[in-house]
Amino acid sequence: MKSILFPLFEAFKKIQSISLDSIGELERLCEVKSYSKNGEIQGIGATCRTIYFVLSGVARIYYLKDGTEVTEYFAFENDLIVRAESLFTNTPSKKAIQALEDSVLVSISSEALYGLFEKQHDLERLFNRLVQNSYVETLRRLENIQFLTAEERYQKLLEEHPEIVQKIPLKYVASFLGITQVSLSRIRASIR
Amino acid sequence: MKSILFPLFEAFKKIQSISLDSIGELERLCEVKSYSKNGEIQGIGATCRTIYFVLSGVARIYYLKDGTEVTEYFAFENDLIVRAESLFTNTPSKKAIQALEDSVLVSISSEALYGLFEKQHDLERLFNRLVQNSYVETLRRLENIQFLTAEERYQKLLEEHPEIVQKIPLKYVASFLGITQVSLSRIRASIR
DNA sequence: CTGAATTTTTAACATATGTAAAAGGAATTG
DNA sequence: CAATTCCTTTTACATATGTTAAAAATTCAG
Repeated sequence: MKSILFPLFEAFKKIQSISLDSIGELERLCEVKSYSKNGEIQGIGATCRTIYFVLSGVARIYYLKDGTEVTEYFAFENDLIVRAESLFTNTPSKKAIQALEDSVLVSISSEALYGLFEKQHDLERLFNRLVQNSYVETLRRLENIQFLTAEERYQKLLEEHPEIVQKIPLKYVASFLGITQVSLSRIRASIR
Repeated sequence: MKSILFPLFEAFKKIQSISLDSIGELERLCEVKSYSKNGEIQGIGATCRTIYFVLSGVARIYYLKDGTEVTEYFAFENDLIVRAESLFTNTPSKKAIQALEDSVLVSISSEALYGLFEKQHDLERLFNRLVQNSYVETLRRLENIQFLTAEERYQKLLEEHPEIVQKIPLKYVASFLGITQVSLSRIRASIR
């Protein structure tokens, strides 16, 4: 296998060993698509039945709160991006997925993937490990937002995910941190 | 099967169908224990290798932030309670589990459970569904805390989980909402 | 390259929430 | 039942963050 998917599958193997057979089956479900900067990958309203991975570029999940966008998640290379609240509850999603740069993503139908799980147990394990990792990350975010000040959260983001602060417009970073753009700007000024 | 575990297993069946065989195997791993009010179920520092379910009573997960307790989660009857950040990363937990009333919990060794997964695929599915549900719940909590005011969060908690406000000391509810006790008290006064 | 659009910063003011201390209530224990 | 401890509310004040508007800086499109 020497496709554009190779680095992604290598990343998978670090999480869960997968048989060659499984990789072949999985590859057949992968659809690779390009999105241009600010392009919509999935819109608000549909029930999520697709799992994405970012091959290159950056994507985000966001939703509207009182007419203004709130960013919930940023995905970089090899990251899983999925609207879990919709996929796991089979209800329409209030969230959208958008490319923040020209990006290439691979999409996998969740139904087809679940079908594969019947025979390829290692893929089911892989998927569940990915979900567990996302869950742990969300728990960490909750902790931070629950009891750190805005400035502490920004400092922590700088340390742990400098790529977010560097590559992503600050207006998106602000809502990701749970604060306004103005407040983030103030914090950045006070640190300098 | 006519044990104290019956209602819990019935709740499981609503999430994922399980064979009689699997139920039997699972039952053999279950250890039922009673805890008295405010008793410690698991302390801070150890790596989590145990999964709990509340059979009766209430339990919480909390951690220390600058010497004061922050409550992260409340578990009621049939709820899963587990320190996921530790279980899924194999690192020592900074969190503790405590009974808030006289409670009965069942504990299952995660290693033993994972062992069962090799033969009882339905149990693995069940466990992963439970993790997915916890993940979705955590996402919801993150959304709330990210962009609702303290008062809105309290109102929402009243609507969605009135049992928390009714049964649990407000000092614990406050940190669960990401605010101080004083602030919660103020909000309650302003609503009356 | 230039003008327009977008993003970021700054300013001034409003408000929600934090902090500390004390008082009032409720629950627990001997 | 009394006494102690714990929990909740109240008060007064401090501060972080929100809001609105405008200015400055940056990016984008023709």
